[in-house]
Amino acid sequence: MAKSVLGRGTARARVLEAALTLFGEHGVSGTTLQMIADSIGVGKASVYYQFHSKDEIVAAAAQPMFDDMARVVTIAEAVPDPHTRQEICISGFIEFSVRNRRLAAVLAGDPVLESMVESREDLTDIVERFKNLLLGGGHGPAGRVIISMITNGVYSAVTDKELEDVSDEQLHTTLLEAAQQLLRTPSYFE
Amino acid sequence: MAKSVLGRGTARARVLEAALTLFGEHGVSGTTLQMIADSIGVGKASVYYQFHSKDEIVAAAAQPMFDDMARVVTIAEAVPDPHTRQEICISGFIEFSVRNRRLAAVLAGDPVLESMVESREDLTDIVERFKNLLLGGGHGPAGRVIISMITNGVYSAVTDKELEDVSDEQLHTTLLEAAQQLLRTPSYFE
DNA sequence: GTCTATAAATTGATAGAC
DNA sequence: GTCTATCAATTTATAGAC
Repeated sequence: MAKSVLGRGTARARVLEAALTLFGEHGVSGTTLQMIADSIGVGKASVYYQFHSKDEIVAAAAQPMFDDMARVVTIAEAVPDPHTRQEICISGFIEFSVRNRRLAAVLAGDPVLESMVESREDLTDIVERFKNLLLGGGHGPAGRVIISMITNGVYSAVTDKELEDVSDEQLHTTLLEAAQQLLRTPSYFE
Repeated sequence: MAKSVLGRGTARARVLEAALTLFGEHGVSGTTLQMIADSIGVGKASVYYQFHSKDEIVAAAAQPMFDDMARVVTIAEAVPDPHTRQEICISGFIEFSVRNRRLAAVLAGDPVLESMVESREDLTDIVERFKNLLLGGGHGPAGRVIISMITNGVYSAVTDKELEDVSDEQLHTTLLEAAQQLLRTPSYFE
């Protein structure tokens, strides 16, 4: 009765845990409530006892990543220099992507997640501010391509199944180094 | 009667055209036969007259990209030096990704496409050979991370909606330059 | 918190007329 | 090549018992 709503082992947490894994394997649209229920060994109705709809599960599963993103945005926006802001964003982005590799797999490009962001003001706001910070200042086409390559490259690398054996530390180090190397090349941003 | 089966404007081509757009917007699982039929203004049965199943549409829509990949693999495997092979692969990959930006959006990480590759020997074969060529020789963790970042970064950049206004030429140039810059850094591959 | 049963809508797919 | 009609299966979601 006094159990934490978010604590590990609660029915709610088990649903989110299972959903996250299945979303990563089959995408959100390709995952049914039945699959989630089956994977934790309960009936569909039990899943609906915890969440009133599939969308609610998606939202709850993705929330931690948006929280991380909001934290980074808050920190970065407190800094005046655009270039420093950009650096904070990139390194923060790599950090929370690596910290939550499985969740990143879902967020990285699932159309359902994109729709969710579009339909919710708070998420659109945070994502927009994050993107603006990433761009640093007004860059030309080359700079925008590089930023896209870095962010999407990071997103995809942390979720790459063939890199599951690579440690979080190794991933973090290599990705940050590569990102900084690209950002340090002035020809992209002149 | 003598019309080309693959020519532009045939019913078959219109289905593939519509499917590709919808797959890009909603993912494969998120796209229904009804949506495809509606978007070209016909009934579902008419779509089924051209393709016997949804999987067949997916396969036909994705085929051109695998053909391109097979071409690059054939060319690269004819070269003895692993590093040259790698260069050919990267530049070939960037070229056909840019050439078919909309299709790349579908192939880039849709779980249905991944399942299709796994279930078809010919596709698994070509993708495996491509990946091996990309790796060049046996690289360590850092090198594998960089390769993943490049390939996924390219894939995602060509499909980035915010880069739709960037020309194919600009995209190609910038992506190739960035990829080569990362590949030329020995510390990743020692 | 979980179950069985079921509703209501949608999905992939087929039959047969035009 | 396209249509209407229809099917069986599945999907999201709810009601009510334990």
